[in-house]
Amino acid sequence: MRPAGDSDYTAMLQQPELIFDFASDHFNPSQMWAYTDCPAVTVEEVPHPHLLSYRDDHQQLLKVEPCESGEEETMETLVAADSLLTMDCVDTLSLEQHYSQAFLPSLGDVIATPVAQVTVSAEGVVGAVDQSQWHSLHKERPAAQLQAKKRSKKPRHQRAESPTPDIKVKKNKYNKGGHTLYLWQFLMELLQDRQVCPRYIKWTDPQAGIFKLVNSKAVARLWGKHKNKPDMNYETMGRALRYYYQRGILNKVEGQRLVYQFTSLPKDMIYITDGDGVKEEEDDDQDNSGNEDGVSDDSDSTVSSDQLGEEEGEEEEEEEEDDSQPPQKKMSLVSNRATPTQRTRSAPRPAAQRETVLRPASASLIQEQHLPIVSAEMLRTLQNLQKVRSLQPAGQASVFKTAQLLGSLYERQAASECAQDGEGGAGDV
DNA sequence: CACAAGGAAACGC
DNA sequence: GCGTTTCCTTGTG
Repeated sequence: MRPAGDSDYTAMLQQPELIFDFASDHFNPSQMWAYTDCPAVTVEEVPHPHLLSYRDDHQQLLKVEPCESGEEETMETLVAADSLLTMDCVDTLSLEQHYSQAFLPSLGDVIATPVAQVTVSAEGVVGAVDQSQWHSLHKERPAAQLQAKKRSKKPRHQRAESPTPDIKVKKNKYNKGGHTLYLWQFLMELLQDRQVCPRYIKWTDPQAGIFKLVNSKAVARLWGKHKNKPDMNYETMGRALRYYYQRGILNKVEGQRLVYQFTSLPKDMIYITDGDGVKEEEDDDQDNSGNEDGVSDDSDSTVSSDQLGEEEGEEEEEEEEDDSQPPQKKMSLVSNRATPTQRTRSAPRPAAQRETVLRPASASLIQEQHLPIVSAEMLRTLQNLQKVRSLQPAGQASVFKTAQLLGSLYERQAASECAQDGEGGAGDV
């Protein structure tokens, strides 16, 4: 319950495993689900070294619990983080300032597991919910395989420095410690900000984590501002987004332009829907001299929606867009959260309300190649890897890669078994 | 033409 | 080394 100083918070961010807390009584095995028609495998993901999982005879996950000390510390941290996150944020800050804050931990050790649902109580901060609340649905190539494709170098010219010095990204106490907001975090922030959602980016299927870059150029420009890359465009940002496929952070929604899917979402995501009078905007291309979106550099000006959209063309075009996501379009909200369409940044919600909400994607929408199938066996392997990781804190990335590799191996095996006889049990890996 | 996938290399932290 | 950024090739609608 103590307030956290900068250093406290920075330290906390560097130790994502401290940022959340599992409460076993929130776990509901009946919510588990899996994505495959293949004999299946329901597995859980327990990527935390201080967690214990309980299974039944069929290896079904029954319960996840903290298994050792540190709970107190965790709670303290959570409270501190929560208050930090909710204290003064956005309403009084410019978008630019707001999006230069970094309050999400790295997704460094997302594990490529199939997705069973693990409901946890992560009394965390928006986004500070840990990796353990994320489930990647993608199927992917092992990193090694990707690496194997390297070609020979070709000479390249020196890149020019980016011009346009007039865009400033304000650093604040959250990122002066070197912690930066990743692109996927940035997008999540945008999706929770009524100034840009649904105007420039919007949910098309919040339950599945599917969103659309309604105005890809504007989103890219915002990202460029955040990163102080005035030359940022959708092409470049899109490349970064595509890297997320491999890492299991995003999927592409097939056949729909500018539509992506988060493989998982923090449970206390705030879903802004577009029933609130804010119109979404198609890409326009007015270049507003570096101050697009009305994002001002004034440190304490409030940016209104009007400002945001001024040069973006103010005509209504709500229905003209290819809204291929049908019925859910104006859906209110997914769960018992705060009022839809209203972002209440200044009012911290009780931590207890935060629950993991893992949404089975509408499988048909998602490119199959990103859907994982992993056995319980593999999960146990992953858990072992997690234990190793706990002994070897610097090994997160390698654990992730190993998990990816295992996932890929298993998938191939399962796929071939399914193809051969349709019977294929979850074989040993 | 915009979007998309992904290789390759550079860059900044 | 990671997470991009930049540039590029190729492909689609």
